[in-house]
Amino acid sequence: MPTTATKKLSFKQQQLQFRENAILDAVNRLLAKKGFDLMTMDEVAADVGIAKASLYKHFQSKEVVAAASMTRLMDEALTVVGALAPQLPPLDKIKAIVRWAIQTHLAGAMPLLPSTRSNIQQALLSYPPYMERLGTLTEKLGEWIGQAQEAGTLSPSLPGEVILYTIFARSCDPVADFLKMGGAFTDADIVDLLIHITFEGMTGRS
Amino acid sequence: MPTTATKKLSFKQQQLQFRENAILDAVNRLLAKKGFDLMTMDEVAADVGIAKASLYKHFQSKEVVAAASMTRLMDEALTVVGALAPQLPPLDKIKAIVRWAIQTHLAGAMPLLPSTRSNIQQALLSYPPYMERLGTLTEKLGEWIGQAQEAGTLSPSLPGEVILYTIFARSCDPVADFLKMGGAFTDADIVDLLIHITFEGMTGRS
DNA sequence: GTCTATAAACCGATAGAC
DNA sequence: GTCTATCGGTTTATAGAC
Repeated sequence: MPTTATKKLSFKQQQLQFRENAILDAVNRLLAKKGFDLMTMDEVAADVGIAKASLYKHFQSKEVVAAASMTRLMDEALTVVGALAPQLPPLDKIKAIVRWAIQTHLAGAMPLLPSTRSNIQQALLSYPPYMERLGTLTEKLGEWIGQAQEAGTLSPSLPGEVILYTIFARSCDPVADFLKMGGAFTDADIVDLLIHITFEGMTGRS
Repeated sequence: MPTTATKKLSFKQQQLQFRENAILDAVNRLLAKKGFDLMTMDEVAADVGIAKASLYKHFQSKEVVAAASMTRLMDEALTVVGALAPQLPPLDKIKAIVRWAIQTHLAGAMPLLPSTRSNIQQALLSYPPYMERLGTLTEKLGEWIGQAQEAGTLSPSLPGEVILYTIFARSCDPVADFLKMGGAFTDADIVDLLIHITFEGMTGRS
């Protein structure tokens, strides 16, 4: 019965995938809560409910498991990008992505992508799956930025890089954390406020 | 000769002050470069050129020496605030402070003040000298924000807290680091770009 | 693959001589 | 106050039994 054998193997692989997904869930949440340097593998193991040694059977190192978590997040971002209506104006596409990122951040599931001061950045550079997805996302965003600048909905006088970096940076803006800690606003309020500040600024021209 | 004795004591205290200032310089730079958690006391000692044990004769702990460094930075900020021409419009005063903060950041002397994910935040809360200066600065900024909103130069529809937090957050904006790493802009260019994005946003209305 | 137990390295803080 | 040397605790990663 090759069929049964194949099914059993497939089932085992499914279980493996499920377990690794649970690990990445924990890593993702801990990365968002404490950052890479303060996250310990003991915490991850305890959170998943397995022994630390078992963790290392699935992922080589702390760097690799963090990079894998970030890669999965990038895939989610690309899924959001792919789900956008093609006829939507480029500025609205960009706003939708930033909106998704801030919502993810507020939900406690956004690892600190742009942080020059973390040891994880170097590891990400040498993790091709992540870099590939980052490249795809950057390319797509750059395209929309150019289109929005041509249409005049984004300032043509601003260098594209500045806009691109700002989009990424707002995904981890500590302002969201401060406002959430204050407790005076709902998550939806905070998202709207940050979107407004990011694109319209703070001057009183509205 | 009480005068001579007093002078000698004063000289010794001056030397002490000088040494402690050198320590705070190193801490300040390392905090800006690596953040609190990645900074080690061995590095600080090596950077100052003294033994680690000597470091602990001047400051009780890693937390305290970091808090002292941040307090000194707050004093510098308050000096900048005090040096502003009183007749300057409130929005210009606010911009001047943000400008100073970004310049300090680019010079590698801005520790990561607003970071929910660092162990230093809790230590700062229980370090009265820092909290006092933070309160003074916050009060002054809040005053200017209210005035600017009344004058219509800052959007009256934005909650004051949002503007306040944004001002603090832009002092550590990773966008500045990214642009500096890119090498395509001078520090002065980066400051102007960030000031523009912070206050005018990215939409093409200028 | 999962576990317990442990190795190896690092870091904050201190002891004790000078 | 400054130094060398070291303690105590934590963390990453692995060994070896099952």
